[in-house]
Amino acid sequence: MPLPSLHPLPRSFYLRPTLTVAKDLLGKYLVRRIGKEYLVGKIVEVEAYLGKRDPASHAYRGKTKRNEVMFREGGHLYVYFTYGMHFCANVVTRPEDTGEAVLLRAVEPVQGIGMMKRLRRKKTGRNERELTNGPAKLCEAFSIGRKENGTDLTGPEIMVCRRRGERPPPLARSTRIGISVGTRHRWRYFVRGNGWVSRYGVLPRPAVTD
DNA sequence: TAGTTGATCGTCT
DNA sequence: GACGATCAACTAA
Repeated sequence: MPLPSLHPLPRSFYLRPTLTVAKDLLGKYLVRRIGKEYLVGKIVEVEAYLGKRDPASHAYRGKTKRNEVMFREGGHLYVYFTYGMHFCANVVTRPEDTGEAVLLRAVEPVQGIGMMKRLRRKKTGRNERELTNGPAKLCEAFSIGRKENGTDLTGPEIMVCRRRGERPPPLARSTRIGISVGTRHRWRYFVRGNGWVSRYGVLPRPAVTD
């Protein structure tokens, strides 16, 4: 393990209601093994996508070849390719055939920052906040792409871990980003005041309604 | 700092 | 054939 205090979350963590899993993912650690090295980032921003009842979800129109992983048992990684050049990573939730998931939107780098910078090449400039403060950025920094689609998050290649003895962080919520439907739901959660959140500084975007 | 735009291609209509 | 759960470079002020 990268840090002795980090322990992978059990399958049961992911099988719970999706909004509960989304909130509980904040403050947990995304851990990626690359050979003998580990990349670690604290999860600070997520969005929930609620399957067939959510028009913004890839699973809204049912299972396809693309979103097949979304319908697996909770605790798998759903990676999709978008805008012709970017990958985004989701944590699948609930039992098999539900089609719900949580998009990882931002992490705070904790370990392996040098490798993250190399993976992101020169695109971050001198601003370290650009390293992992967006869903496609963190995938690039953690070397997550097509091959990682369907990975089991209970380990050992890619895991979500808790840190023993750590308290949950203060949360905030807002509407989701980058969608054109389902915009009335505040299903984006982030760590209040954390500087690694992708947008709107430390403040929530003005929400319309629940 | 805010707003605009080009890049680039798999997926679904 | 249109369009994305995005990003980075650019412009204007």
